[in-house]
Amino acid sequence: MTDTARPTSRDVARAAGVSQATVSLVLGDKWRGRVSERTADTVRTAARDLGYRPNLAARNLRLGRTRTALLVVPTITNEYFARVYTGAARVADDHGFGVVLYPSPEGVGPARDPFGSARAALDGVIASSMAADALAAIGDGGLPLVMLDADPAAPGPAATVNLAIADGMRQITRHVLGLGHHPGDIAHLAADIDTWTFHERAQALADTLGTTPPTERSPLAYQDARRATERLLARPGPPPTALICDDDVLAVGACKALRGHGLRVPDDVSVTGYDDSALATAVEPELTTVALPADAVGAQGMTALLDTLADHPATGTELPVRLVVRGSTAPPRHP
Amino acid sequence: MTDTARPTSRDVARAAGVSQATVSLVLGDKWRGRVSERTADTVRTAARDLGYRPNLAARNLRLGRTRTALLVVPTITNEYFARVYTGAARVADDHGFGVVLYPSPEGVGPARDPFGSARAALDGVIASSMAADALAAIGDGGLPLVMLDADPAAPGPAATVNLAIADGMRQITRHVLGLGHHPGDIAHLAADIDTWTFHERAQALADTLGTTPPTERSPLAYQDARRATERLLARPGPPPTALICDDDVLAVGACKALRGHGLRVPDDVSVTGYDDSALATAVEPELTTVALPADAVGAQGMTALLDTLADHPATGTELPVRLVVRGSTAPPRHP
DNA sequence: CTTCGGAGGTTGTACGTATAACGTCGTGGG
DNA sequence: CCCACGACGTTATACGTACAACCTCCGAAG
Repeated sequence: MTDTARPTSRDVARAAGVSQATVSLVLGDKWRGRVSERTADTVRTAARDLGYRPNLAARNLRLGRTRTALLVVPTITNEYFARVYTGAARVADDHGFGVVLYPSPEGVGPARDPFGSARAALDGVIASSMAADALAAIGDGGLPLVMLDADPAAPGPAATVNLAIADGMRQITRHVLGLGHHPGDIAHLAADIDTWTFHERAQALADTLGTTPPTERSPLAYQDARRATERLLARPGPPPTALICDDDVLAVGACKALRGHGLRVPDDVSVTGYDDSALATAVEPELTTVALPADAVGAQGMTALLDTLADHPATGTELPVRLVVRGSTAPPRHP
Repeated sequence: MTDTARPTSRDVARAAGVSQATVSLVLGDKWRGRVSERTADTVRTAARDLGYRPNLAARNLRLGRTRTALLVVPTITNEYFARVYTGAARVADDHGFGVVLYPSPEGVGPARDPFGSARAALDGVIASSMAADALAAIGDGGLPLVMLDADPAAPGPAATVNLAIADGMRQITRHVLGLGHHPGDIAHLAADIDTWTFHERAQALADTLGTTPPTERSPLAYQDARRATERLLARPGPPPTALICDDDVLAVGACKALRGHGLRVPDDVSVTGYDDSALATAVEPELTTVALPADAVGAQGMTALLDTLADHPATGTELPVRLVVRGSTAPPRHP
């Protein structure tokens, strides 16, 4: 079980009857023309027999880099960030890098220092959806940094990868308008998260409508979204004919509330989501929403980090989003 | 930006006019009675001014442990595993540990060596839902190991944390029978994943019913589940009055297929899921399902690993699951 | 006046690895 | 016959840290 100790390269050397340096050369694939084929083979079998694994800590110390990046996300229990991770990990793996995940405990704005808490030694950091000032409070640790979905209004020295969030909101709003809904009959179910990406949504919506719609705010959970929708319906005057939501989760909660009031989706009220998460196609009717290329965000972020590490100047990128029309939107009944 | 180099503890020592050892003592909180309050303060401000951060690689090498655990999961784009991670990370954090995630690329059964690919230096490994032989193929790297949801039939030396999967299936089956459904009218929509946990489900279902139900297999995706359900409905004879599914995703797909055939849930057909994922409460009607304490699995796994590292003998644990009755099940129409 | 002890440090070393710099053969050309 | 040179390795060292062991005062006890 718990063997006395893990074998080191020196143990392998002893077993193979060579010096530690030779072991390092052979196992590091740098032995061509410096070690005979026969000796190399002896070393390799000795290593295998002993079950040798290089000590990563020692290697990292010697090399001065770890081929490891830290990905800071608000939470991993969320499809979007899970997919960002997947994209980043894929690119990293192709370049012999690893990705360590650090979900900042308090959602946006970390309670403690990820650079220390993620115990792994790091080469660079990718921070997703973090307020720039929160990151500043942490201190950058002197590490190369890439920011994902960062507030462009508070620019730092870091390379950035952003989504065309506002454009997505414009697309979906124009879609609803194109169906014949009147700007005055459209309401907004907003996330009550105080992040620029949600401010952008509201801004783009108002701009495209030409007016500021009736708005309720809700945390990202069904029950909350339900209550918020009910508050919206309790307002005086006729109910809206279309409800634009900041997130798929909100849209799902809204649909439940609407049905509870005898309103059918999309016959009486059209509903839209945002994110195109797995939920969007699970519910009935399936949600009209905006698809975000989450893994592309992660992949692009990792690429930018690798470029930075290779001393290529990494620049800012904006990735497009895509409107996905499904069954939750339809023309209004009385045009 | 990219400063010439990160400051080391020796740089701090120079700046504070003390030796490197003193810096290490002060910053390591081991200076009581060995360094004067005044000197300690000098060191701390010097460290802060220089923006000193200890080199984790060096520290890990020196200490011979990294306070880092590896969590191997089939995929992170899955609520269950994300929650396992969350639970493990919470416990780890309480003990000054970090958790590195390694999604084995090919789902179950890794294409390559996680011990190498996860670049971080490790103290131990927690492997979730991995076939024992797959892990054996990897080699255990001599690291302490805890297995989550591992096949109990192929026991290894590792500590285990398991869910009472079979019991959950028995509970949900008894619930359906209790509603008045006849054993002959119950069908099974199974996951076509060849893992013991799904074998257990089938076994427990058959045992509780007293007969082997009509079964279709499907990958864990809506569309596939739809098609599988249609195959089930296409069979000769009357349709089942209840459909027991191996997973919430399958249940959601099944509901869609049933509605497509003009069958109402739960009026015509009762449907059950498994996992109690976010989906379960998103769809209409909400799913009767089995709730799995995913974060408890992760937390217990990490606890077991910490115990193992502390040389306490870690043993096997089984965590209970809980039936959650919601709207997708009802008595049959013609009892 | 010695001696002892504790406060307040310092010196030295090891962790395991990668690699630069340095041997040591045998062989073939001059 | 000697020397240079390639083939094959080895020796030595540094990475940055933590801590054991050691040193040096200075005041008080004997």
